[in-house]
Amino acid sequence: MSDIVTVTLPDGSQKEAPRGTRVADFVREKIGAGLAKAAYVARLDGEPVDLSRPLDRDVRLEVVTTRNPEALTVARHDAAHVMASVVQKLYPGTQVTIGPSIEDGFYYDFARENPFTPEDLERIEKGTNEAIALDQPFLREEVSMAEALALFERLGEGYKVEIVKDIAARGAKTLTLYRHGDWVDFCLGPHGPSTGRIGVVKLTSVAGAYWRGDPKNPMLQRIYGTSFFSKKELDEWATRLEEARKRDHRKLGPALGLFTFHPYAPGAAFWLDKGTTLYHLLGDAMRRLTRKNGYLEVKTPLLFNKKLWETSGHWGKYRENMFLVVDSETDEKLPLEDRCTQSLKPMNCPSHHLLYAMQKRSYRELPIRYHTQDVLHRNEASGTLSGLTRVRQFQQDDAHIYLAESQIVEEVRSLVRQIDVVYKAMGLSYTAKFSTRPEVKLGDDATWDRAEAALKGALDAVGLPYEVKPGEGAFYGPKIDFDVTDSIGRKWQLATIQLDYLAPERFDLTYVGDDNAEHRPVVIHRAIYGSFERFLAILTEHFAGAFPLWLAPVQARVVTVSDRFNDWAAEVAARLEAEGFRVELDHTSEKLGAKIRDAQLQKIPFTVVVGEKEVEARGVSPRRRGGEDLKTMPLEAFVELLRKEGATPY
RNA sequence: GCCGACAUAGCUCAGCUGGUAGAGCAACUGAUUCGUAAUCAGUAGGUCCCCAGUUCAAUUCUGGGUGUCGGCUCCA
Repeated sequence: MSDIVTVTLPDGSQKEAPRGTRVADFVREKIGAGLAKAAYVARLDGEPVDLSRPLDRDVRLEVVTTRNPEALTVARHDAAHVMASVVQKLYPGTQVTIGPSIEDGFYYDFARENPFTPEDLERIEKGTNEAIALDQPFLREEVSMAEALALFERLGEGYKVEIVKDIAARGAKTLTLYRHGDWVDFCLGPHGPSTGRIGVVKLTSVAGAYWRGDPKNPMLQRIYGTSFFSKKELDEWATRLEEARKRDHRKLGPALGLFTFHPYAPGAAFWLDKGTTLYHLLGDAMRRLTRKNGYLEVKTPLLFNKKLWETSGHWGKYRENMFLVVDSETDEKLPLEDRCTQSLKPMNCPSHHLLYAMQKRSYRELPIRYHTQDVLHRNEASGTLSGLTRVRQFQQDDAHIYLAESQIVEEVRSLVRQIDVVYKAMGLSYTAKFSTRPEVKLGDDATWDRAEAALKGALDAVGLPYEVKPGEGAFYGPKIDFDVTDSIGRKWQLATIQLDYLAPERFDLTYVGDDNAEHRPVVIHRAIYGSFERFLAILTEHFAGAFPLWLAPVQARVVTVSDRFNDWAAEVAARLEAEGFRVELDHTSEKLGAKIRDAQLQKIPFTVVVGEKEVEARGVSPRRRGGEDLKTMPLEAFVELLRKEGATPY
C-alpha cells in the first residue's frame, strides 16, 4: 500500500498527500489558507466528515465552508452540544437526551423536574456564548458499544443509555463520541473544528416535548435556539422575524376588518363584512373554475346519523375529532354516549358517496364531480388552535370525483392545470410531492402500479417538477401534495389530489360499464385552497393585507379635498358601485393627507381624489396603493381601468 | 389534551415591594374647508379576563377556571 493518497477536488483536479494527513492540514497546505480558514466541515466521497479526519484512501474531497448552508446546519448542531454542556453545568442533575439542528435553528430536550424559566434561558444563552468564546476543539472518538454504555451509565444519563441500547440492538458495533472541554455526547457528527467557530447563539423559547414524541412518555423540557456565524446575520434573521410578525394574519385580520374571534367560540371565526367579501370572492372564483371543469356544486347535510360515520370508518378512528350531538328523543336514562346518535360532519366525502350511490350510474356519466363548500366541524384539541390556520369550524373547496380507472390520467392532468391557474393568480410558487404506496396498504400491486403510473403520468404530462416520497401515500391510494412558497419564503402545504380505492368498497359504489357489467369506480379527493380559513390566513400574510384588486374587499375609496366637492364625490362613488366595484366614500373634514394615509393603512388599492379640478373636468385623480399618482382622468377612463385590472383571473 | 408564558380603554402599552388606574392612537363634539401618508381644541371611555381564598384593603398575593401565544401530539 502506497504512503501517498490521491485527492480529487470538485473541479476535477487531483492532488497528492501523505496517507493520514488530516483534511484541515491538507486544505491549508495544498489548497490555500483562505479556504482552510473558511472551512467548517468536509465531504469525503460525498460523506460529511470533520476536518480532523485523516485522508486514509484515494478520495473525492469537497470542502464545506461557512458560506454553505450545510455548514450552518452543522454549526447549529454544535451550538446544541455547547448549550447542553452549559445547562448541565448550571443545573446539575439535568439529563440530556437529543438535540438536533432544525430549520432556522436547533433545539435540545432535557429531562428535569422543574421547567426552565425565561430567566434561566437568559442565563443559559449567556453561558453558551461564553462557552463558545473559550474556543474548545470538538474531539471525535470511536468506542465500543460496551464502553459507551458504561460511560453513560456512569454519568447517570438514563435517556442516553436507552438510545445506546437501541443503537446496539440495530447491530451497531461502535459509537462515535464528541467531546468539547470535559463534556461528552455521542453523535454521528460531523461537527465543526471548535466551539469558537459557531458564531452567535440566541435562545428563543422553552417548551414541553414528549420523549420520542409520544404523549404516553414523560414530558421533557425543550429549549429552542438558533445561531449564526455573525452578529449581522443574526440581526437579519431578527428583522425577518419582525417582518413576519407584521404580516401575521391574527393582527392584520382584525385591523383590516376581515375577521375576529370571541372566547365563547374558540376555534371559530367571526367573519366581518370585509372578510366575508373576501371569503365569497374566493368561493365564487372556485365555483366558476369548477363549473368550467365539469363539476356539479352540491350541498349536503351538516348533521348526520352516526351510521354514515360507521360506514365510512370515521366512527372508529376519527370520533374524538367529531362533535357529537345528543338526540333528545333518545331515552334519558341511557349513557350519554348512546344518546349521541348524530354528528356534525368533519368532512364532505361520505355524504358525496351517498349522493353518488343514490342512483344507478352508467359509465357514460363518468367522471361525476361533486364540489361542496359546506361548513365542517372538527373538534381539534384546545392546545392546537391557532388563528385561522387551525380552527374547529371551516369550509373547504372540497370536491370528489368518481371515475373509471382509465380516466385518471386525464382527470389529474386537468386538476394540476387548475391548481396552476389558482396559484399563479395568487403569485404563489409551488412544488409538488408525489407519495407512493406505503407498506401497510389496501389493494393489490397491479392496481397500485396503475394508480401510481397514472398520477406520475399526469405530473409528467404537465411538465411539473416533483419530489417522490416513497411509501408516504395513504393506505387507500397514492397522492400528490402541493407546497406553496409565500412572498417571504415560508412554505405551506395546500392542495392535495388523492386517489381512493377504499371508499368505493366501503360504500359499495358501482357503475354499469359498456359491457353491461357492474364496475367499481375510483374516487379522487381534491382541494385547491385547502380550507378557506387557512388559505385566507396564508393570503393575508403573503400579500401583507394588500390584496390584489380583484380580491380587495374595498377596491377604491373616494376622498374629497374638502366638503365643497361632496356632490361629485358621491356621484363618482355611485357610478363605480353601479359598475359592481367595491367602493367607499370618505367625506370627513380631515385634510387630504390624513384621508390618504387612512386609505393606505387600510391597504385599499385605489384612493380616488376629488377636488376642484376633478369637479370641473367631471373626472377623478386616482392614486395607487403605494403612492403612484395617475393624474386626473375622466371617470369613465377609471371605470375602464378598474374593469381591466380587476378582472377575475379564473 | 400535555408543558410553559401571558391576559389593564376599541388598538399599542405604562402602572416599584397590596392603598379601587394612566398615556398615545382610534371614537365622539366643536372649530377648520385644506391637493396626495397624521389640522387644532375639548369630551367620553375600564367589574384591571372570570370565580373563590388570604388581608382592614387585591389590578397587584394564593388556588381554580376561561382564552390567547410558543411548543409537543395532531392536521385543511
